[in-house]
Amino acid sequence: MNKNHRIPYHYLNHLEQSLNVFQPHPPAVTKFFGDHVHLVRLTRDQLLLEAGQVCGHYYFICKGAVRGFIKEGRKDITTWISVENEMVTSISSLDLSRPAFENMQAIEDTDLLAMSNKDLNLLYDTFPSFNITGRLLLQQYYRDAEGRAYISRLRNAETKYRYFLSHYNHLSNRIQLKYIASFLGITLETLSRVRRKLSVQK
Amino acid sequence: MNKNHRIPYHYLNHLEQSLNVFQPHPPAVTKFFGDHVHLVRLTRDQLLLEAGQVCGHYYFICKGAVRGFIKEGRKDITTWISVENEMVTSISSLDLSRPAFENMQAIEDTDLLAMSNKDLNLLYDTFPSFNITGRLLLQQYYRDAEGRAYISRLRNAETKYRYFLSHYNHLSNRIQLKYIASFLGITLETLSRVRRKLSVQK
DNA sequence: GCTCCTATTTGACAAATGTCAAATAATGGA
DNA sequence: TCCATTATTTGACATTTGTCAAATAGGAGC
Repeated sequence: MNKNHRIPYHYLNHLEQSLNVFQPHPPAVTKFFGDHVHLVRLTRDQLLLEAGQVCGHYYFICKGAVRGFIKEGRKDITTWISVENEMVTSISSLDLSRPAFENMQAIEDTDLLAMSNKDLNLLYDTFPSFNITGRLLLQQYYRDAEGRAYISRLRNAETKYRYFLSHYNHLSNRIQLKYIASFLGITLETLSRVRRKLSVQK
Repeated sequence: MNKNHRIPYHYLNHLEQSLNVFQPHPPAVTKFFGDHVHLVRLTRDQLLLEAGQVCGHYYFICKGAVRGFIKEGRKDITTWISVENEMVTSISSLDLSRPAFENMQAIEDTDLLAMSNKDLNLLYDTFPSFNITGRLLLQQYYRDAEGRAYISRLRNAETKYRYFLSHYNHLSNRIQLKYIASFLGITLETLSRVRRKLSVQK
């Protein structure tokens, strides 16, 4: 994991825009980000966080794709897949400073902006109105998590994949099938068979 | 759904205590709750929210038990089960005022304190520091949702039930097996067989 | 275009879970 | 206590998905 690169201006810009969706922020907040954020570069397959470690950071994906996954026996269960302009972290480990339950891994060469939880709390203290943004961001985070959980609760493999196609279409021709299968909670083989079935029907 | 009852004092008290876990609140906030909250009484099996409706409220369970569930074909999938001193709502429908995806149903005779989303926003505006509480509450909400999603991602019925026993033990001798099975994403019959297997082993 | 490596598909079969029907157990009134 | 109703368990069998092994397809580098 390489840190301490110069941060491309448009990366900060994209982060700012993503946050402004919730409410406008004063320039001082933007400056705060510029001062407290650092760039993390990952090559494909590299781990951003390993289960058992404490995840002390929030990450904003500037470029690339990252997945969260947990180990069940010797298998992976992918819990989420995120791409550029999305935020990722391990919520459960963040505020309790507990060891993370899940792993985070780049599945493409990826650039991230990172802010430590400590700095984030400083941000909340310095700019109380940022708590609103934090709250709204978490609310969105929650809704997204619900959508993912919905897939995992579906019983039928074809239904899962159809849902995936309609809600995550931007990933369907970008992410390897093994990750998609794992995200859907089915095997690669089952996914392959579902795909054939659907392509025949069309 | 009966409203407009006099609110027992200890109900408000329990709500206050639940919120004070996150940070202390000034008496004015407590008063705000007293003025803007109303009591909802449900008998067992009554629906608190039906999918398709807009869920305009946050609820605090004073007494009883409530579940969230979605329809998959003609079957139910229970997504959560909550009991007294827990908050429930349909996050996804709340802030977007979208129709709710899921249903909420009392599975025991239940008393709830309800606050409208409108009043909650007034609370946030009037007492900005309450945004911190809101943020922390959502964070906890999120962690809980992750834990539930974890169960649904496990592939093995016995593993699911063991996890349930260790993490939701307070529900295991209280909630009907049909709801537990539905919460675990397995059939009642499979749950029954898992239970027999575990009881024989002991 | 060829080669190597990886991704994806396919087939045969095993294992887990679901389905449907019925039996038994538990529970809450009269 | 007995009855009626509901909850839970059990059995036989169907269905879906997983497993393992192998074949094919696709891509990157030469």
